[in-house]
Amino acid sequence: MKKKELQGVKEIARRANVTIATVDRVIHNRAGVSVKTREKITKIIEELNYQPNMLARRLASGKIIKLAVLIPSVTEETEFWDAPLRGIQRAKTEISQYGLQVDSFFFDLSNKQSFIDQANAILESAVDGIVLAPTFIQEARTFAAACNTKGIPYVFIDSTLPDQQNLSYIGPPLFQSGYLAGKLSTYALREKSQLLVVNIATAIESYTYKETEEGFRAYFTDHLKPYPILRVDIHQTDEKSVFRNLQPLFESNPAIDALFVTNSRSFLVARFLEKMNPAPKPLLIGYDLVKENAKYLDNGLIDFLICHQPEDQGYRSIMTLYQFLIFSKAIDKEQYMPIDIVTRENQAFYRN
Amino acid sequence: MKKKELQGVKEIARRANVTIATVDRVIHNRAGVSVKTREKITKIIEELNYQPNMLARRLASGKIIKLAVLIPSVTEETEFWDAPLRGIQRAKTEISQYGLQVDSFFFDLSNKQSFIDQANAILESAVDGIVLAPTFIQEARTFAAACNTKGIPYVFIDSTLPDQQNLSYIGPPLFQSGYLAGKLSTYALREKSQLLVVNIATAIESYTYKETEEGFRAYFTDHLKPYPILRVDIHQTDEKSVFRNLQPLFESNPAIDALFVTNSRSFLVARFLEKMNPAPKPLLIGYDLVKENAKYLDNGLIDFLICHQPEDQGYRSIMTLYQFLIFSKAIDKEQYMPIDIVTRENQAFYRN
DNA sequence: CTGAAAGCGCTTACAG
DNA sequence: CTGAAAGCGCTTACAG
Repeated sequence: MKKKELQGVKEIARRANVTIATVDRVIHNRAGVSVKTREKITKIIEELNYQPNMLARRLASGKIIKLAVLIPSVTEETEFWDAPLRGIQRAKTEISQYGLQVDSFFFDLSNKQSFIDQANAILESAVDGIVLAPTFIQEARTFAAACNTKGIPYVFIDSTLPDQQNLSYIGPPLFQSGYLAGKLSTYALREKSQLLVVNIATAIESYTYKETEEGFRAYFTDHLKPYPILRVDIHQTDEKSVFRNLQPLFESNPAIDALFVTNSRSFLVARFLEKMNPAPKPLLIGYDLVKENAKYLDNGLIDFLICHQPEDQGYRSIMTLYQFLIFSKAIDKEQYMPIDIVTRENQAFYRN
Repeated sequence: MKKKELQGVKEIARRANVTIATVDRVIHNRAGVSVKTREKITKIIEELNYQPNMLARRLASGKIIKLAVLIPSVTEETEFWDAPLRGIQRAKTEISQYGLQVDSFFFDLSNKQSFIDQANAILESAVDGIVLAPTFIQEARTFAAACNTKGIPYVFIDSTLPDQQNLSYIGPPLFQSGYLAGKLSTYALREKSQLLVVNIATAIESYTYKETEEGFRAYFTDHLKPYPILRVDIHQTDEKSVFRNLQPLFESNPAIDALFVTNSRSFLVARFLEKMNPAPKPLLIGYDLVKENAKYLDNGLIDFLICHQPEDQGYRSIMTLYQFLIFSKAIDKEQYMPIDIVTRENQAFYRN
């Protein structure tokens, strides 16, 4: 005699004396429902505190969400990007069956035009969301503006730009990771020590390097340690250029006891140290557990690598867009990664 | 004319010339399928690299998986366990709509009987899987044996026991984290330094402490650094006992330049150092970013905390059982957490 | 403006 | 040992 209570839309439909099709129209705010019916159904939905079953929803709707990823291509020298790509791949595998499609576009870190071209390709392909490494400031701004116009949400990965309408930034807290590097370098300092900050990149003007170096310097300011901090900007990323720039520095500054390389190219500096005769042995801090860095961590030339779980950055970028697009979830505009310290002793267990 | 390819079980059924019911039987290894049919279907499943649609699966099956968690209760003094519990909670929220139920049972770390009682309560409640902190060796063994008999899978969290049939161990690589502590402590060492290992626990005989300390000592052996390493075992976890044990040690050994506390109770040691007059300032390394430790990290009395993402340990424990029970996934018997180094400078970004 | 029906990819009785 | 059918909670044409 007891009527078993129906679930979800069916129960709503029963109470409202309509069919589930009408209920569905109300739930999705679709046109074609009389005001009266709409009100009645809305009320019931509230009464029941109805929560849609997302499983059923995804299953029934054939809709596919298309995401695009625009990041640097992986080369031996920019191996870093292999990790985010793996994370993106993992996210893709996990949720592709829930109606997600991810297309990856790659640009050449030493070629702005390649960024522009790929960005345009994405804009033409009608996507629902974008993961973007905004390496080239102006070009990324232009691209972001285009996305704003089209109403396409985008998240920044690994580095960010100020004053943008990005849905989120997923990457390191730059200033603080530089700050930590400052602290770590103090373990090598003596009375008369000098420090050296090394920037190696074709796009050193990037906001990233400035922030990082400022953090590094702030540590010494905050702690009233007025060691001289030298700086060298190397605009070519080949071994020769690095050697050519570092050699004179080391010759005229024998008291450099700690080196901070502001990106993953610390292995280039390690190679330089290795070849010097006599080999100096300053404390060397770099970024990212790429293969070449791991090698020098192992043989002791690199002391610390600061890492930001790059695989997880990729994974989270995709997941963030997915949560936003499918579940309309509220998203934190800043999703800072932890600042991990990787040494020879713990690197085997690091989740890169 | 082109036949649209069917999805999933339907496509398999079509190719095998059977109905989806039979396909379902094979997928779930249910009895009542001829060897021939089973083989044919299995082959097709492999060919198609079939991945079941979990959405559909969960939607169609009303089944609920019941998991039980048996971990220490959270007190000010065992605050560590708050983090795994949060992770468990997060996993629960994420997948409860996919048919998961998690019940938590807590025991008192200073009361073996409470462990036994809760363990029995779990055994009586008919669960499908168990997350277990095997703090009390003998009692945990007995419980594990009972689970083996009943065929209930269980995973160890945070610490482990040798030679058990646990589905997995999710926790730190103890030896290596001690080893890293050895390395870190060298930053404070001078010519005549002494080191001190401090164990504070009611159950010091635990395998955990031995492993950790061995790792610590191994670092010095491996690197031919024959510093004297003192050791103190404090069997009471109250402040007074800690003070009473440490005081004479520091009075007779003024050259203790580095201290290694083998669990989360490093804040007790920091409190001791704080109150000494004159206050010594050795390098202090402990475990876990619990509130009291964070406080001493901040004011500089603790230098390094080694952490193992306790929140994630909880999350993974649940997810591991879920993957195993729902997807029949193969599970790694060892799931080592990374060995994280937390300092004052990076703690704000640590995912505890 | 509203409804009847098919279907998403599975699972679950039940029938034979 | 195998199949036919109903149903999980939704969405999507299509009909009226």
